[in-house]
Amino acid sequence: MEDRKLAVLRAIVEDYIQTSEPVGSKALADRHKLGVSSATIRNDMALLEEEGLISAPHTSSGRIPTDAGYRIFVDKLSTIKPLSAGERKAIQTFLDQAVDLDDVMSRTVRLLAQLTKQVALVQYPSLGRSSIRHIEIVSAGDLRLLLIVIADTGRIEQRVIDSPISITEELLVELRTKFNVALDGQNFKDVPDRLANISDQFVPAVRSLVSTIVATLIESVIAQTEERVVVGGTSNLTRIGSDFLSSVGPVLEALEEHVVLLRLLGEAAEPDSVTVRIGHENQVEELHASSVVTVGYGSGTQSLAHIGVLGPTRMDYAGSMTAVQAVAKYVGQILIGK
Amino acid sequence: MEDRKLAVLRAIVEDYIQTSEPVGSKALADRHKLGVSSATIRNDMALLEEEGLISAPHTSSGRIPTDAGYRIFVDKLSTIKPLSAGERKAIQTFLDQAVDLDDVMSRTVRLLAQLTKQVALVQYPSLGRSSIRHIEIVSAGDLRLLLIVIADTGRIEQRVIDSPISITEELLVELRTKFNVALDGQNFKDVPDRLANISDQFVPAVRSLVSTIVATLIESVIAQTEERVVVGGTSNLTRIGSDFLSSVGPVLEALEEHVVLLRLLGEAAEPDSVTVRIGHENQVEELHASSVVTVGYGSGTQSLAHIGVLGPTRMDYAGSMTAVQAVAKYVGQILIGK
DNA sequence: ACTGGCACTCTAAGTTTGCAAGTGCTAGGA
DNA sequence: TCCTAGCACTTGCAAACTTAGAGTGCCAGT
Repeated sequence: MEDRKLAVLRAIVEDYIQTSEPVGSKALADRHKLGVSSATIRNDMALLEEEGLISAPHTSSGRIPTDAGYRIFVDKLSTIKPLSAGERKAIQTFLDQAVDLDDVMSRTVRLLAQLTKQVALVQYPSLGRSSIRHIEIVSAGDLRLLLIVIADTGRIEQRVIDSPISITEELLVELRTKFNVALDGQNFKDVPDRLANISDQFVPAVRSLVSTIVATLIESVIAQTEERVVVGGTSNLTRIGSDFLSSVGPVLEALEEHVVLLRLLGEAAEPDSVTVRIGHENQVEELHASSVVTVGYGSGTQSLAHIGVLGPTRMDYAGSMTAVQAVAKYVGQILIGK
Repeated sequence: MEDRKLAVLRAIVEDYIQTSEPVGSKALADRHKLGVSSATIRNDMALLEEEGLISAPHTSSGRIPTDAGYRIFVDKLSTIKPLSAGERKAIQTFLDQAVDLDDVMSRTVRLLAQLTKQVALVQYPSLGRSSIRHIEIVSAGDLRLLLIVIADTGRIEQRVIDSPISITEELLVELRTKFNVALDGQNFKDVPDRLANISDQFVPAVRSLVSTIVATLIESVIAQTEERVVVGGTSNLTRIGSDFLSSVGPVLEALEEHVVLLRLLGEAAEPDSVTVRIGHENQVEELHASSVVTVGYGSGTQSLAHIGVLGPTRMDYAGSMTAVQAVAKYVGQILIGK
């Protein structure tokens, strides 16, 4: 009995996802082999409604799942269908063609959007969890230099620094050498420690410049706010039933706010553990009718950053979850190689 | 008489832009001081319709401008209203806060979108028209290295290169030195010439590696296809009258195709000359109901790349043109500084 | 515990009708 | 010759009304 109730819920969710129209008892009895008549289903539906798992838009039309209903569906009822070997292969070859980090990110976002028919979100590898491959300091005029930090993920940050003193070629070489000795291979987290006493290695005349560089470096590391996120597949927002179409404006607005994007992606946990946030579970007002599926990517236990997809609460959770997870896995692998 | 006809056209366009509803003869007589009665205006409108500058959606409702009508309006009738000193100041201070090229581009696109209430398009400075500030070659494992090219605009390209031979620290230094001697300060266009004989400077054992690097460099330069474009303000597409809202899907799709974006931006001429493409003048099928305003940015006579806005044919052309031009000017100035 | 049947309730989709906006045309005036 | 005023006509849009169908809840029967 309890089992059948859940079977009814699953049937409702599946049908609603497919048709995006409220589903009634009779349609259920016809399309699914539940072995009972529509009247019985009606009783079960009444119970499900009491429990707050489904609701009726109007007194007399079919039922649609509530956020809580989707939650049960995702947690207990959705069956994960693994990708076919062909699909895996296709993902891999597409991502392998990327020539640099920007390309990996842009390919990933296109891939995810295409696989899930949803809006795709891809975050650049977080600096805080990477290590430094190399630091380069280049002249950009007499009193100006360019500081370039290359992370092991291939991510590059650059900053222009105005120097209080004139910069000679010898000074540049000295700066490069000493900063690289101090930082090459170091984890970003450890940068402040490593730089604590670097000033002492320089003659007093250049120390103000050195401390400017140190300050800029540390700010760049700390400035997690600057995490970059790429969004793609927004046109998928319009392919959906008209109810969601009316709210496409606010959603687009939300997607243009970095802060919102980061909050959406930010809470995900370690790799392999997919997070699903459904409707009102999203803190963001404008996304109360949307669901977000996210997962971390990266090597081993620690995730470098997160990727995910966003769509209407009525979305193909199983498909999205597997797609997101599979793509995350390959992105992680590729970034280690770069 | 001819003058009055154009005045009527201008009035129609202005009213339609404001209200986004077909405008009738009586409304025109009321809201504009044309000095004649609605009957006279009706006659003029009939003539304008014969010339194909306006058309009536239904037998009996006001007229709307055709693409040709907008064209006349833009070419002959729109008066350019310069930005206020305050606005100019605001643009400048906002862009001045940018810390690096990515930041400049993202700020520019947000700024344009906000100023024009339209979709903003911003192209990264073209490599083909920049020069090389510095080249960096970093080890990324025993048989792999990272090639980093820094342009004078602050744009950075990176490529991973698999080396046929093991890489020593001495070899790295030699590569760095010789490539920088050959290329520093050179225009990207001249790169192939400069590298033609560089192989001769190395001992035969490393020449295959050198030629790989050369090939990668040249491909990156030639690969104009890789021009990057940033899009923003897409939520503005939905704020517009419902007729345009129905076509927001195809427009979003078009905006996700790099090729389309580049074609939209690509044809613009030198800085200071704003290009307007109206409705069907856009080659792209999906954008036949949209107009694009573009302009080049950069120093002096040669433009580095283009920026622009995209909106419905019924858009504020004068405002968009001035905004685009002003922003382009400041972006050009800033990039020279970086 | 399930099913068939029935009365009831809504919404969505047509259909009708009235209205207002706008046009074209014609006759009269400057 | 050019403009204006007035009028008849067209037509889409919106509100009011109607109807059909889908779905529910409940009750009696198996």
